[in-house]
Amino acid sequence: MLPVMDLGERIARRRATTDDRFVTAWSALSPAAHPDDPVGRGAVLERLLDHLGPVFSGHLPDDLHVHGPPGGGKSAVVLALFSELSRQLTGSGTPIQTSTRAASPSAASRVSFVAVDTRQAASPFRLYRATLSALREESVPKRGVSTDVLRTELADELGASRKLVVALDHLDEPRTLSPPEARSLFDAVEGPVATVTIGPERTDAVATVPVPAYRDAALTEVLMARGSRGLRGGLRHEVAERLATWADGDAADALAALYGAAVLAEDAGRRSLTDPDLEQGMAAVPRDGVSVSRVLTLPENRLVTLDALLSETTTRSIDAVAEAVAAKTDLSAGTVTRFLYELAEDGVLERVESEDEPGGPSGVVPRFPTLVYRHLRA
DNA sequence: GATCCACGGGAATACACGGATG
DNA sequence: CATCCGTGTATTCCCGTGGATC
Repeated sequence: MLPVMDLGERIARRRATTDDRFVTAWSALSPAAHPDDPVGRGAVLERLLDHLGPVFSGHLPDDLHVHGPPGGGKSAVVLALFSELSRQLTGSGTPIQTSTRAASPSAASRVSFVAVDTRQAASPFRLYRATLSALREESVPKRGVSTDVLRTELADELGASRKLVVALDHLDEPRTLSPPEARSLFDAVEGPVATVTIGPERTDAVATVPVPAYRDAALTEVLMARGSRGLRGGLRHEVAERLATWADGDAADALAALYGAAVLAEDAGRRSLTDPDLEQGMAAVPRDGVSVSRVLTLPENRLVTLDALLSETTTRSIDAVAEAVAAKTDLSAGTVTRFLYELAEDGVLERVESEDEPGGPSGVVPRFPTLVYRHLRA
């Protein structure tokens, strides 16, 4: 699935250099993709570096918790930092060029940086496996080995000569671990491990770094940067401002609206974003909804269910969708019904009272950016 | 044989409604 | 009029099974 999308992207990019398409790089606009160098989060970066200071002399930092509202760039800044630290400290020993910090790569090269998306690793087994896979060249078994064995193998991998700082992203979502649960799983590993947990809520259990929502001006800059990489001719400043204001500091929402507007413009063969494009792009992003990236990590059968829901424009009752999906797949209507209730419970869908039949089965509507979802699923 | 977990069915529970009862 | 069933359906929850891997 992923390689195919990647291939499509490459082809699109190649065509864009010969054609003169409006959208030159969908990935630059995607709310589900994080750029290598996050814009406008310099202060947060400094605080993270302050806390992680000990790694520059080969020591482990204390556990850390990074928290803030959705779309504030928590994941983006931590992932970018980890990938750079990993490159510099565990790689070929390139000295660190930071004005305020002295580097000693030889000692620090013993610290490994690993980031795990806990959406894909929501059980202890998966969490240990994902971490171990990142540390080791050879593949780690998916089955046939117990969680305990994996934990001791992880401890064996570490030890006096190797320390680990692990970032745990997307905690405290429906069906992911909580920060305390995640920390205790790594406390149980007999080896030098420090965690950097990422979640929406603050805590006083460990040191914290807050990531506040973007201010309008900063978010405008983010959008301008993305627009200039993704759109022919870039983005007009007033458009970026408008999106930023509308999104109220949530970069995921703003990018989803921009992406949706670009889909409409591109489909209509336009070379720029019109007002209606923007209006509809924003309208397709429910406020306080769920991000596309979260939706896209759901199991395939749930995605098939959502596809069917989106193609049912006339009737959106739970029963109608269940019937439609059951007909197209080998799932039973009862099972699909259960999926729909689950998705509503997790905030991916919103249950609405059906007008014609009060007290009957609920209707259900998406609570995620539908234009972006469709485009990324297609 | 051991292990994890996705899957799916279906049991268990909550709820709404309508009618009966005090 | 208020309250209490009884019934059927909407909704939630649980657990056994089987596939895949080691």
